[in-house]
Amino acid sequence: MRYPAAETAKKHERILGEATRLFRDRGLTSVSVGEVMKAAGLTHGSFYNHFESKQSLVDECVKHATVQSLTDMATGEKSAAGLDAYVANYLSAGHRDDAGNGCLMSALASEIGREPTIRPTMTHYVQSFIAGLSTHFPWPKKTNARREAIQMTATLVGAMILARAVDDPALSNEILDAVQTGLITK
Amino acid sequence: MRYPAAETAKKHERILGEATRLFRDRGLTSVSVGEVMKAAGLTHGSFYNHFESKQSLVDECVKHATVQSLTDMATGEKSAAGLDAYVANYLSAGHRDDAGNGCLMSALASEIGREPTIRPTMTHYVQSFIAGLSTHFPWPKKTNARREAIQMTATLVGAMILARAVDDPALSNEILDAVQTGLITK
DNA sequence: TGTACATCAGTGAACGCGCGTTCACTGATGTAC
DNA sequence: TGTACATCAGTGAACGCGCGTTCACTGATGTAC
Repeated sequence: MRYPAAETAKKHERILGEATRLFRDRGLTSVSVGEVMKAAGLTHGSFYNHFESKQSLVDECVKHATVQSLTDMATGEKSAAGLDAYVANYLSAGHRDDAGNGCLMSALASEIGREPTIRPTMTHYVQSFIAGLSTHFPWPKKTNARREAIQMTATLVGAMILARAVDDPALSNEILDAVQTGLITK
Repeated sequence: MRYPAAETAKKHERILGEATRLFRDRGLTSVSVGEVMKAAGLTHGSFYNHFESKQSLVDECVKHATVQSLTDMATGEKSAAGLDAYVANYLSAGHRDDAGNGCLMSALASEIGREPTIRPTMTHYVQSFIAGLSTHFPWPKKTNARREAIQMTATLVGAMILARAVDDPALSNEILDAVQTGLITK
């Protein structure tokens, strides 16, 4: 049956939100369309009333996460301390153990890199993240802010991926701590 | 029919080698057992004469790649220049464009982190890599070699994953260059 | 404002496909005597 | 050394399953008059 337009839009957002969370948490291939719809409180059949395909859903999720990531970054204080806080939060055990609500790059960059359709959107995500880091926070004048932002991005993403990949909690924490020590302003 | 034992062992190695290459290149889920066997010059049916399951094949691949990675590292010169060369090679366009023969962490860490069965073997890989880096190469005496090795590992892995994830060659090269600038000894 | 009808999101069965895995069969190899 | 037989890797058809996607149907919503 037909539903009020406002409710339909809400459901669309709910699907997008749940999908983004599930994909980041468990990966693109491990999460089925049916599972996403179930999480959004619907049955799988109506998925195609909202999205053209699973691929286009993933693409919209990346776009959704791009905005989310930038607004999240923008809430941080524009100071050296603000950058340190951002780094500490990124490298926290909380972020490691809650990939579903965390950074999309550390959760999905590998898998998305293999999907030609989504790489353009992913590229925009990475560009935005680097630009956000290098412009929102203060960097020592003599250094190249963009270059340092790129280095930091790579280190954050690599650390989180490795911390999640290993089974041993001690090693996982050691990775997070070691990298944080290297990244916070002395 | 039955085959000479030596040939069987050779085929086993061939399956393992092709599987490791294919998995690193295209990911665990995108590569089927049949494809691996075809690359090894066999049909899919005999796969189970060599391995218990696809999962156990993946596990053996990670073990195989661990040895490969350590011997590769060991061929490098035990000097600051040797470490720089190792880093430059890791962050090269060649490595980026040939994931099949490259580092397993940057290719599969995310996906393997979601497979509980393989995480222990992956943990051993990461431990070995960090230990290899911190013991094989010289680090400034006053610094903590292990901590620096961990930081470098995270940065290398993150940079390669991001360089592969983006579509734009200029950005991809910029990531590799920026990170290399930050990692080589001044 | 009331009525008749077109719209369209939701449902759940169904389809086609590729996957991991199993299985009956083959026939050269290795072994027991 | 020769012979008879058990072994076992390889083959390709087949199975079961879950997936992405399609489809006929439903019925309240929105719209045309």
